[in-house]
Amino acid sequence: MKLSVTRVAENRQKVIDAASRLFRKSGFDRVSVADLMRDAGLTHGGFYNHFDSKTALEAEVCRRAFAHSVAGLDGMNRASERPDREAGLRGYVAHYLSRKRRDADGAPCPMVAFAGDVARAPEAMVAGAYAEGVRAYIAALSATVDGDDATARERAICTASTLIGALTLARSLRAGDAALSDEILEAVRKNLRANLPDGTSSPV
Amino acid sequence: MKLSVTRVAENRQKVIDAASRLFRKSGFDRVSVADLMRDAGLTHGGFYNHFDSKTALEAEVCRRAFAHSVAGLDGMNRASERPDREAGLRGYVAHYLSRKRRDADGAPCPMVAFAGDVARAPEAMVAGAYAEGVRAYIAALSATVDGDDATARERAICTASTLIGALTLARSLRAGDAALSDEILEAVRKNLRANLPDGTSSPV
DNA sequence: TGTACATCAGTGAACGCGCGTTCACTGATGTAC
DNA sequence: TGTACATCAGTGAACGCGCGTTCACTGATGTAC
Repeated sequence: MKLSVTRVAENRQKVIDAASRLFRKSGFDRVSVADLMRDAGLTHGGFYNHFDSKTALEAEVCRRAFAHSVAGLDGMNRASERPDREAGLRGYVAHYLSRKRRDADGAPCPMVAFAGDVARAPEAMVAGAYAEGVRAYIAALSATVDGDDATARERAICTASTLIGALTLARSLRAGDAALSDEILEAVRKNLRANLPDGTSSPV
Repeated sequence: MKLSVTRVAENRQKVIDAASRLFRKSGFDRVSVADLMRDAGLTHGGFYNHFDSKTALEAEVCRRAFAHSVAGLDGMNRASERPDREAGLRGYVAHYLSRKRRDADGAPCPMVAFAGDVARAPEAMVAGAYAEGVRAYIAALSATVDGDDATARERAICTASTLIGALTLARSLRAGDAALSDEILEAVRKNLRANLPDGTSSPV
């Protein structure tokens, strides 16, 4: 049965939403096309009316995930004004490493969610969409950091690495050692706060 | 045909070695029992003479991988003496984030290799072996860091997070943006070096 | 020391199952007249 | 405005394939005598 164009667009979006949720939670390989179509309220056969392949959807999910993260960073950056431009960054660190975020069903950060799959999978399409996303993310994070362009970018890269490593570790330890997982979140939050000019202790 | 006990032990080791290589490279799910038995020079049917299940081998590979990493850290720690105990740590950072290491076929660090799989898979056996390994790794890294126990442990956790995040990112970008991958490695190496007392610039 | 035999790791066919993808079919939609 | 018809997203059975695991069988080993 032919559907109206708005209905078709809605269904496509439902599939992408379901895939975003499931891929973040279980990775690309452990989610089948049938799983995600069922989650979207459809049957598996129709999948190929919307996407060329499962790989194409993986790339699309990557793009959307990074777009969402970058939009959040941009909004934060617009909200915080000089002279305390890094207030936004301090809030971001606390938010990024919150227990609530670690305990979310799927990894909330596209790099934490997909880095492992992307490093190992041979699909150029996904690797390309992912790399494009990381580039945009680092550019957006650099804009929240003080200093000349090169310094800000370097600091952004280091902060991102620390955040991603800490969340990756904390999530991987949820099942096996919850106390250590908490300890990692807290230690890194504390350390990053200490190394960020915090407004209250900055020279007047 | 029955085999001598030494031959059986050799074969078991061959299977574990093959699995270590292949799991690090492609993750647990993308390596089949038949793949790894072939790589070990055997046929797939014999697998269950050595292991209860594929999951049991995954846990065993985790244990071996962490044991190897921790042994390296311990050796380094024994080699470097006060008053420059952190010389070992500086070398470790340079080594951990070297291009050669990033370009190795499989992830050389068990946390970079397995964190994603462990976070998502439901197998308690693997999660347990992994958590045990991370505990030992952080304890060993803490021993290379100056300061009282609590401070050293906190710094070890932060350094580990940064290293793991940077290597994870760099490996995930190899295919999609090699220049950015290099940039991340260099920025984090530089930043970590600057934040580690480096012996030459320490107060006399 | 020599012989008969139970043991058990290795082999490869076979098991049921779930995967990504294809396909003939359906029927509401949107267009042509 | 009303009618006939081409379109095409959704359905669910079916495709070939690879997976983890099982199993009957083989035959060198190590033991009992």
